[in-house]
Amino acid sequence: MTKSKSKKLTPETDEIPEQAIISSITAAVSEQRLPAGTKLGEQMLSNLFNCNRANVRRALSTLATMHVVQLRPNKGAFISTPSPKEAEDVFEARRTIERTLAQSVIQNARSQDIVDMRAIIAAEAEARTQGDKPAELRLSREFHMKLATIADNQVLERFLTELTLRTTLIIGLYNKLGSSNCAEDEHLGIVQALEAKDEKRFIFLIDQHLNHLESGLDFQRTAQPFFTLAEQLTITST
Amino acid sequence: MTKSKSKKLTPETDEIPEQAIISSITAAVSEQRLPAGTKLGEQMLSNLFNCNRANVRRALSTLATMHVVQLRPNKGAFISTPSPKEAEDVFEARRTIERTLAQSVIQNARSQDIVDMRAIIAAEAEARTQGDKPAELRLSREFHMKLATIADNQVLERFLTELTLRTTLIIGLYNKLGSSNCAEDEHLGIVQALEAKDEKRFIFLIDQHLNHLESGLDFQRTAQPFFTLAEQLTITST
DNA sequence: CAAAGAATATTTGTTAACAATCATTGTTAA
DNA sequence: TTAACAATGATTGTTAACAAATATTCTTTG
Repeated sequence: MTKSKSKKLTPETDEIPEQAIISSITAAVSEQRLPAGTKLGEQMLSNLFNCNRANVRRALSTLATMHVVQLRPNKGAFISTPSPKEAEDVFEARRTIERTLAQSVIQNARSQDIVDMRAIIAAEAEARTQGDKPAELRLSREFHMKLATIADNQVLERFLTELTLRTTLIIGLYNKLGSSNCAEDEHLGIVQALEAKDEKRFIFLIDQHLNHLESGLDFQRTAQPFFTLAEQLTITST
Repeated sequence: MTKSKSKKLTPETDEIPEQAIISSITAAVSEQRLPAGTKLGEQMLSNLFNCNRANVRRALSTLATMHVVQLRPNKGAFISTPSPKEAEDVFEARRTIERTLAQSVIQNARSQDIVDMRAIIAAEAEARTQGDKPAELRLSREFHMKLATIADNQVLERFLTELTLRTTLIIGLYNKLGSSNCAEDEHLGIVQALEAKDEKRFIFLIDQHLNHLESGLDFQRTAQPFFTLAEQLTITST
């Protein structure tokens, strides 16, 4: 109920169409409504956001440089399907960046920030009990992005924005069944360490949290590289 | 003489125009031929690379998401002019990323890599004695990018690509006169620590090197935020 | 009936023309 | 002479039409 922003895939009013497209797609990815590999047709998007194809193209280009979508020549734009190696690189980068963010957070965090973080954790718990997986994913990402906000480093914040989105795609592709359940407790412990100003423990728990996320992956399941929306509907068996 | 790639601002043959534009601009920025604030007109670029404006637009959009150029509505594209706060964030991000790269480099580096790094340092020294500032800047950046190559993390490599470019812009804006001279010796020491597999010293020297770079800045010189080429020639005094 | 190939339809990529905004120049008036 | 205002020129932003490539459907043939 604390949400004031409306997360919608099809907004009726268009502000700046390019940013609206980017926001909608990233929001959808962060909630796993758009799984890896789904095609993003230009006409479909320009209809959805009632704008011309040029804007759609620019938005997709921007998302491509963020490695959230992949552009294949003469084929179109697809939500990225990270490889195991990419997943490894993403997690290493996250550990690096969030460790450094943590150091700034210990210094900068105000009491209001801790209140905010607890609110996110509470919302996470609520979403979990209600079985609202999309909200759970979105809030988990919000928790980590909150660290970047507190740390007040715009560069690292932007990097983490990209990395958390790619992490959501990775989890969608490779996560073993039922291994994301430990997240909430870990977030709680992290905030407690922050509140106690226990820097060592704070950093350690964040690191451990990311390691748990990564160890919950199973790359044996050969992630189907690409599948069109049409293929999803037509193909019945392999 | 070991260079096989041709660095040119005006290529006579166009492969994929978009990538050619990006490469040329980034190369020019890395050599400080394009200072912060210079306008990048669309028509001028489409003439230079004899392609249509759509390609130019995409290239500029990509460079904008890298924060190497800044897009101002109805005004056009300009080489970014990083603020002091941005400079601070960039250096913190660099320290974070290069420290992590260093750990991988210690593990991965082959003897050929060390040969390559020494070659870069030698070329740096050569450029220095010849007073070739652009080459010196480019090679210094190459040295750091080589770390990312050895570390073999594509994500961090891409981040560092952006950060080193922005660093060059920052130095061009805020560097005190004659304070980049210590770079060569420091690069040499870094390689020596790597060769000795002295991880602690290796990381320490990289950190120190970045700190030296940052401490060579002077933000008092209120970097003129934007200046058109026309303004440079007409305005004589403040 | 299955598979290969041709025809059609859809989608991406490119180009050019038009509209809107901004910068510059020239003019007028105080 | 200077400042405000109007007119011109140039640049960015948008739109639509066309070309090229790909996906789909239909037909033909073994």
